[in-house]
Amino acid sequence: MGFFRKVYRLVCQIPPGKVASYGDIACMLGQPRAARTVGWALHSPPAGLDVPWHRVINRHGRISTSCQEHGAGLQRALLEDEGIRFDDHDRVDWEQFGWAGLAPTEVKELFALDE
DNA sequence: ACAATGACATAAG
DNA sequence: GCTTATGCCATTG
Repeated sequence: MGFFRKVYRLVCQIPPGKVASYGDIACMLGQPRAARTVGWALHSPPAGLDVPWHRVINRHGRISTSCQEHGAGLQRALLEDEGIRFDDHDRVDWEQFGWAGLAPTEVKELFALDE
């Protein structure tokens, strides 16, 4: 379960008012192709952890959640509550709200003590 | 170890 | 721009 943990920890580093894509998260973890796994990790109930899963969206800047009942609308509401605005196409302005991510050194330090 | 799964990503129609 | 098909990868049964 190392990957999930990495995902959670990295997602927790996303500052309020910013959003990141599954692909970017996966890339920072060293698995550029593991975007699906990242999404799955967030969908998984991280009981006990306060993970801002709503700050993670797809590359198009849209809500990808298949299960809308779970929180497609909720996610949009949460993001708007953090100051993120959606355009007419329900898309997020990546240039403005996109999270630059952590520097490789930061990532290394972040997981240095972790297995 | 194999098959199935999933909140993605990209290419093609 | 939207829908469909294929690839990818870690986790789970």
